Order: sequence, then C-alpha cells, then structure tokens
Amino acid sequence: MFEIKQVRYFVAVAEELNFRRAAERLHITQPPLSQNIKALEENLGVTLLLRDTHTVQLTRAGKVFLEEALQVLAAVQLSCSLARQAEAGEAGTLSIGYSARGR
Amino acid sequence: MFEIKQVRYFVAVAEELNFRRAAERLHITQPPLSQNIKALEENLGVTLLLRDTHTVQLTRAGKVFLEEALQVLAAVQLSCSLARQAEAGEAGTLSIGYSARGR
DNA sequence: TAAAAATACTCCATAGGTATTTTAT
DNA sequence: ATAAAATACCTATGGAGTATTTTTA
Repeated sequence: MFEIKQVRYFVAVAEELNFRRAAERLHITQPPLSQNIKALEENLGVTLLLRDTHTVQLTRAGKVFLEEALQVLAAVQLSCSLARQAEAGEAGTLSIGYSARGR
Repeated sequence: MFEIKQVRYFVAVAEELNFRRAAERLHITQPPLSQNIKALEENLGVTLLLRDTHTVQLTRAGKVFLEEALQVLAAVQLSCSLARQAEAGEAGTLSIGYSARGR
C-alpha cells in the first residue's frame, strides 16, 4: 500500500506539473520525488502522469486520483484535529470547529 | 505526519485490545507494533490507549481517532479503486461499483 | 545546447526482528 | 509463575542526497 507521504508528493507534482518545482515546494530533491511517484504508480498499477521531457500532464486516472488524494489528506487532517480536540476537551464539546465533513 | 501503516496498526490494536494478537493479525512482531503506536501517539500529541499490563483500553480520544482512522483507510481504498477504474474504463463509466461515498 | 526527468550509486536512518526486562496478577 | 507490553540491541533494507546520463525541443 502507498503511504501518505507519496500522496502529498503526488499532489505537489499534479499541481505544479513540474518535478523540479514540486520537489522544491516539498523541500526534497528531484530524484527521490521521481522515485516516489514511480513507486506510487507501480503500487496502484496505474499511470498517473505522462512525462514528455518538456511537459508533465495528468492522465484521466491521474485526475481522478488527484481528487481522491485530496480527500485522503483531508481525512488525515480531520483525524488529527478531532483526536486532539477530544483529548483537549475531555469534559465536553467546546466552541471549536467541527463540521468539516460530508462531501 | 503519521503514515497509513500506523493507522492500520492502530486499528488492529484498537479492535483487538491486545498488542500480541494485533501483531499476529498484522503479521509483524509485538515490539515494532508497540513502537509504531507510541510514535503515532507522540506524533499526534494524544494518548490513544491506556496500557495496564493486563488490559489495553481506548481513551476517549482513542475512540474518536478510531472512527476517523477507519474513514482515512476507506478514503485510501476508494482512491485506489477509482484510479484503477478510471484507467480500466478509459472509454466511460461501466457497470461497476461506485457510490461508496457520502458518510 | 539547454532544460527536464530518469538512472546510478552511496550512505545513513529507520524498520523490523530477537532477546530480555519489567510489571502486575 | 504467567502473561503482557516495553526496552535494548542488531542488522538489513530503504530513503534521500549527489552526480550523471538521457532525451527532446
């Protein structure tokens, strides 16, 4: 199974459509980024990006996966927030955020 | 940030309420499982489980996180399925599953 | 020939395993 | 004395980095 890190890496590339810039944004170098994207694609058994030395573009599956990837990251964020909130407000639900859900 | 692997590990422990059995179910040994749960808790800054040598129980935050963890895993699964479906049915949407969403 | 991604290679950090200790019943 | 989780320690794999190659525009 893929890892959350790879989902973040993919989102960066999908948004930048450029490995070098995406790597900068992620504060890593380009080779490990390429490797992670490749590993993600192999893991899924799906081609997400078409690399043509001077252009990177999303495949149809890549576009679909991008949407879902954002949902995964949102779910991860929500899980953190709610767990922290639950521990903090042990006494009861306070005046904070919630909702967040229901797509 | 935590990793999906750790979320799976946590779900196993939360469901078994026993590290050794959870480790077996995950096909790993108990020490790395303990380490991963500890790392997850440190990462979140939240205590998810109360260990009392003979009993493991979920804290309130742990219960909340368990629900969210299952949502994260579901989102991950969905992302895989939809990406594969998109690549397979390049031509159009076929006779397969979908729905899955809307909690 | 310039710019981008892929590949090769190296090194260190981390992950998991085995063995052991601690704790409580 | 038993059963469970934590800790210590070791090894091996994997991750990211640097350097280089490949490709095409």
